[in-house]
Amino acid sequence: MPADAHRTKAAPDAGRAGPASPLTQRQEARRRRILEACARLASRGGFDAVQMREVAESSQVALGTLYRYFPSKIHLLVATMRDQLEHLHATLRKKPPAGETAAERVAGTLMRAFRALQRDPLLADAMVRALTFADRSVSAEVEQVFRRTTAIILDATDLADPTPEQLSAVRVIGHTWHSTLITWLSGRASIEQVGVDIETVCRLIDLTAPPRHGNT
Amino acid sequence: MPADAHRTKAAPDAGRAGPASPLTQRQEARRRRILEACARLASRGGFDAVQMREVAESSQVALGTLYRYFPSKIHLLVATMRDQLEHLHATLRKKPPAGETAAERVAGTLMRAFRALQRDPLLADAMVRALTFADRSVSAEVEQVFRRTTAIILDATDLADPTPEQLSAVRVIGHTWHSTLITWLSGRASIEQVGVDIETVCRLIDLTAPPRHGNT
DNA sequence: CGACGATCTAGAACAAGTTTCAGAGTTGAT
DNA sequence: ATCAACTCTGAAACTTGTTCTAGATCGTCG
Repeated sequence: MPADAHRTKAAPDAGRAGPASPLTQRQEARRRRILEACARLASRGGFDAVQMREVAESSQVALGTLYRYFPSKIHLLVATMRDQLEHLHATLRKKPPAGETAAERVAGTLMRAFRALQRDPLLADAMVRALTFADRSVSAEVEQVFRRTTAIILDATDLADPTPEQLSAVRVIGHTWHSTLITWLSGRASIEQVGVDIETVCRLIDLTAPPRHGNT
Repeated sequence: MPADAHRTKAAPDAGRAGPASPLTQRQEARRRRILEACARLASRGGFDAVQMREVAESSQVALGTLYRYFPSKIHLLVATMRDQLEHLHATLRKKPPAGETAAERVAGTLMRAFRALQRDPLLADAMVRALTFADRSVSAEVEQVFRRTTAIILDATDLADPTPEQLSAVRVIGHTWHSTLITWLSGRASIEQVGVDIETVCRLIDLTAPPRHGNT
């Protein structure tokens, strides 16, 4: 066989918005069908119910094609999470949270997000499990999810130009959010406890950003 | 077949210290061999290298027996984590951290634990991935790991009688520790950033427990 | 010692994620 | 319209976690 016979072109998945590969309409449609099938299956049985053969059949795509778009089940679920988070972010933007302090606004936002996920616990479970199970080969995609989470929190703080300290606090809040979510999903904590912990961690943001008068 | 023909007796794994099943010496030895084999394999290739057939062979136990002791790979890795955490806790107890404030002591302890895990990143990766991937069927074992983590942090605070608020702060710190650990292990954050975030979250403990004079 | 029930072994079998491949279908450039 | 390159399909194969089975061993009680 010729040495460079199968120099693979950029995979269709490469960061959706990137200028990498334009993706024809049919490809875009396939991608969307796959993501929808994934979310649908996860909504029922959770992580285990997202079986690649099922996803392929359900989205009318061959198994090999599915793997071309998403190189693993984890990639697929993380991409689904990104997708859902984008919806969520858009929704949240429309009705920004009220609250005196940044802490209140952030806690309010996160609890709202939390309730949104509660409506579909199995889907949430599948996505979050995939997210934390992901290894280095998925870090680019995971990174995008975290960036989006951070953006949501940052939006809620309503801070124009966050300091490194504040960014650290935002990261910690994000960590806590994901962690409490997992804990709740595995039935090891009640919603009340999650609420308390979220409020606790959100105080951090006020620690470095006093309500509205002066700063360090 | 007789209705109660195979009423399984308590599995050998049931909470080690429990009075459930005494476990003969040979059984205790098997259990230990398995945990050691698991840690050894994880130390090399990480999560993927812990293959149940390999663990069985390496610990000179039949595959079926391995599954009798640990009903899944996840159970096995979580049990390994519990084991390692117990070692760590014992070590930490011997040299309690110095520091003016509780925050300093907790941050110091966690960073020490962090460095301990750094020495064996692949093992840490395998254990932590298993921990967060665990579903409800493992929650009892996962709970034990979290309790141990909480105990380590609580020890460092040196608080005699923590308030609910302080307990919440401790939980949040634990969440952050696990989360930053994962983030570091997947190469999405530097050690420096982890250090900063740990210090950030540890301030929470001082928020509810002022240095050493009076309280709310 | 001998019997009985539980445990352990060896190995086959099954399930789901992943890979591979030959051939059919699309696309884009000429 | 046609050719070459790329993509998609369908199906089989491979890997590794998990389950199952038949028989050997172990430990205890008589």
